[in-house]
Amino acid sequence: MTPPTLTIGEDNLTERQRAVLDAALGLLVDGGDGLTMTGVARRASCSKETLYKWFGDRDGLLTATVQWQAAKVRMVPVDRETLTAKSLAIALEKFGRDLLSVLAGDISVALNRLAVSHAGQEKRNLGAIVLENGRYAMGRRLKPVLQAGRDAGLLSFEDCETAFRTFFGLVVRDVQIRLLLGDRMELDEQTIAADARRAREQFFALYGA
Amino acid sequence: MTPPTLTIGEDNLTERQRAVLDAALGLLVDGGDGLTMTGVARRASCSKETLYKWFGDRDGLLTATVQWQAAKVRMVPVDRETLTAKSLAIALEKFGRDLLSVLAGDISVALNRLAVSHAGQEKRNLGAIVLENGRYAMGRRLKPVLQAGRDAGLLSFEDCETAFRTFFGLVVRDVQIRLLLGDRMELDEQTIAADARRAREQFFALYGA
DNA sequence: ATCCAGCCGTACCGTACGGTACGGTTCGGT
DNA sequence: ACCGAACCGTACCGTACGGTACGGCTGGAT
Repeated sequence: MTPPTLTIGEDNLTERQRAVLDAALGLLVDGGDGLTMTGVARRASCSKETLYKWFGDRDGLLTATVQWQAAKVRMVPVDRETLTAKSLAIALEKFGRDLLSVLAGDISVALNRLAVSHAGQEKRNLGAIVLENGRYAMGRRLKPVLQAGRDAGLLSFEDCETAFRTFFGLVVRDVQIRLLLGDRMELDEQTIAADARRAREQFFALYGA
Repeated sequence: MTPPTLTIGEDNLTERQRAVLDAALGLLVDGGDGLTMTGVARRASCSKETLYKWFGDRDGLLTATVQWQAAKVRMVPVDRETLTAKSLAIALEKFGRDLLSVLAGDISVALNRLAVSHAGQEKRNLGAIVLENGRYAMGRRLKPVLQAGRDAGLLSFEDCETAFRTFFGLVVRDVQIRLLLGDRMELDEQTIAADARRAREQFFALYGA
């Protein structure tokens, strides 16, 4: 009877509900279509009535699914202890690798496709959620590192936001849009590591003090 | 009776057909939904039967619409005559401005959203078309300039593709994905010009000879 | 033992939309 | 003047899917 909770996290979800959301994620990954209420109910072996009771409507289910996935990929924050040129470089490069790995993953691609689709149809909440837990979460995670790097005299920039966006651009480049559009890119671990390394080198060339 | 032509361009389309495709584009821009066969027929004041006769099915109409828009935005190629450091910089900066302007436009956003949506559902042709006329067309357009810059001793890079992708990243950064996800960014001419200028400066810092 | 809440499975409804059929109209060719 | 092709408008059909209703099962509380 009660509408679904406003924010979905790891808590306020029962084990069964998480299983349902995982089913929705699975359904989403292999072919964005097929993600129907009936499909989710069948895949999760639950009834549609339960889905509506738990999540309100289809949008609620989708929202919960996105938030559930976001809750799962909480990245460990980069620690800014013992900051040297080398440790900063390592942190940046690892951040780049993590970012590319996540972005190139099936779930991220499928989720972003879903959110992009819905962003074009009034109900923009999915897009906002993905933005908040994707792009903006990345910024909040890396900016302290950049600040620390500047405080330690290792980096030089005026606007932290601009510096982050540049790093983002150097790392991601055309990868995400190409993947979203269905381009078959080979992005094995080797390539990702090389890309992150190049991005790190270029970023230091631009912002190194 | 005949299936729709394989490739749609400025020719092999009657004036009426272009008007119909423009109606579809307009419908697409203001709210991705509403782009139904009935909606297009109503907006274009034509019959659904005509739509099906001309374009085969809904996918054919969408494909034709995308190709029609692509045919309209043929960018003028950058001329590589009298290449100096200054003219190269101007060319790069103008390219960046054009790229950002197009990407931030309503039509581009709507079109990319449509293509991204369809890329997640087998029928990947729309994504491929947008990729071909978007990202890849940009590469084909800028690469000769980069090559000329290298030949003139103004730029230094090994892989032209990598250099282009870096420039792309420096220009676009997180703009496209944020727009696709519904982020309300203020991208006036001032901002675009500043972004292109910064990208050009950074690119020269990285690849200038 | 009884009861009740929660849930599964299935059937069902309404609507939206892709696709088809058809009558009526316009218009160029002969 | 006549004919046929192309096209408009509208009605229609089938299906897919969001959402609801309901009967039956299970498991824990009393």
